[in-house]
Amino acid sequence: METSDCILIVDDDPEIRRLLVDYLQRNGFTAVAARDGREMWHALDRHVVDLIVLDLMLPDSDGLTLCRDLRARSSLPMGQPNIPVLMLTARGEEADRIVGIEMGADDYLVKPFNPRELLARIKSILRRTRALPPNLRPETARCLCFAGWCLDTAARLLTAPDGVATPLSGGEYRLLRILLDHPNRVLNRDQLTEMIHGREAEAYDRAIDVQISRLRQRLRDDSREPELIKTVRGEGYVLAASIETRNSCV
Amino acid sequence: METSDCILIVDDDPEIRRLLVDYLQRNGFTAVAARDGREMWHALDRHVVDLIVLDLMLPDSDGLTLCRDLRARSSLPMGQPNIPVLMLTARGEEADRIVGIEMGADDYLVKPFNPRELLARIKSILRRTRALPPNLRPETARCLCFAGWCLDTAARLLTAPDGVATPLSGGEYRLLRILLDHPNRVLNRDQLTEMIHGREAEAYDRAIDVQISRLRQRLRDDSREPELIKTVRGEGYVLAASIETRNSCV
DNA sequence: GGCATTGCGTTACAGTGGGTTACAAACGCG
DNA sequence: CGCGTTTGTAACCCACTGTAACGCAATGCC
Repeated sequence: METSDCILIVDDDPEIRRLLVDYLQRNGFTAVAARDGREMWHALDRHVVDLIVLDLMLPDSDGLTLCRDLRARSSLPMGQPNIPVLMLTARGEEADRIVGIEMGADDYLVKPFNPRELLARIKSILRRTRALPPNLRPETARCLCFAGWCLDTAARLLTAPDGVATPLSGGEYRLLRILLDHPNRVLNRDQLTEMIHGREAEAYDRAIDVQISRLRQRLRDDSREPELIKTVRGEGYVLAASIETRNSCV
Repeated sequence: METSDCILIVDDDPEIRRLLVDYLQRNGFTAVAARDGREMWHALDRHVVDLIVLDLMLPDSDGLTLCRDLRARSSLPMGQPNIPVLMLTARGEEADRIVGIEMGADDYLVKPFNPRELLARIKSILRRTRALPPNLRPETARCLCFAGWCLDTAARLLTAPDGVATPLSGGEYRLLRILLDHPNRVLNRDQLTEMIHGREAEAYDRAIDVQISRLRQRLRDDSREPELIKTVRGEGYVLAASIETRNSCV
């Protein structure tokens, strides 16, 4: 079962909030609304948001500042995910559009707008964002699903495509977690030991290789599909899969 | 050594081409220009393009079609991912904008525009694309078929005309992939080593010859047809075949 | 044609890197 | 303390790839 993308609407106009939430829900999205910056942060704490539609003019602070703060936080390692932002505004001057995009918004739409265009732009942004690392917040117990497998981050259980769940050791869990947080990116041994143990890798340090081997055994399906964890000779390892986050395992 | 992003401008107006190439180069980009669709494909054959600025109205075919074709066959050098497209047009009607974005364009700008806004949008798109997995697109499992053979680019399996599939080593795969991406074109050793290893070929460097030999053994059919990979004495190698892309092997 | 030169195909070989296993040390827990 | 679990080290083996060497084919020169 596919969970729908969650869009957070941040606008002080109740009419627009209602309209957009309604329209997005009718088009298969999950929609959440917030009135101002404070409510936005609150909503981000409680929902796994895939995209933010952000009004430029807000009661407590303006959208540009919020957008910049979002970007600033997402640069932290274990912080919020890099949530795409679609800026929404009544002002149509060119200067604003440029500032908006330079400030980190991913797109810009001027009121009044056609909801269909908003939808098209949201889809366009999500299409690109889909494969981004999920970088989840540690306090939210969620499941990371990939290629039929599912990692329960709270219970540290790995569920196979056939539904059998096995517990992971601490090292296995940390390694898999790192790989899932950087899907489709080649991570070398130094990076991996650094991220897992917080120490430098020594010369001829092959601890990671062994951990990878053990993790691969856990991820071994009976079908002879290619390994999920691929080796890039002389470089490191990649987890080749698209990740999907859910609130519960299948 | 940081190489700058390469932007390909596709527009039939020489004035705009000159202006944009100039402006982008002054802002740290590499810029290439093409007059129409034919030149665009040609340019894509020779440059590693990071983003395309595409005019909607072109002499030989319209931008929407090109955009769709780009999405359909992203069989560009070494599995280049979907190249982001910024659509450019004189028409400003809303319907066009929606169609453009739904057709796969990543953004849309209406002439006349401020070059600074174009720059901001280009940077915005690239920022987003940068975060995407650069090496692999896990979701697109495609097959390159030629002369009865079929290369599964996801599994790196080479299927013979009789249906027998064999795995390729990394080097063999990369080499074959390069040849398939430039069919019927003579590639010399320097180009091949550059494309495969990203390094300069040394004097008396015959690594490529050996790789070609190994690849030929894999491509050896029992029938005594002429080699698929032909040698051009003093020049290099060509793969003489017409390529067909499919979503699954035969 | 005869011969030298050059370019290429092929094979053998060795260096390197990675997968895997065994074992021992470290850890955790009652 | 005793036991099971986890994890790092070492060892062995195999896959991959570049180098070198040999031989053949094509080319050029006389």
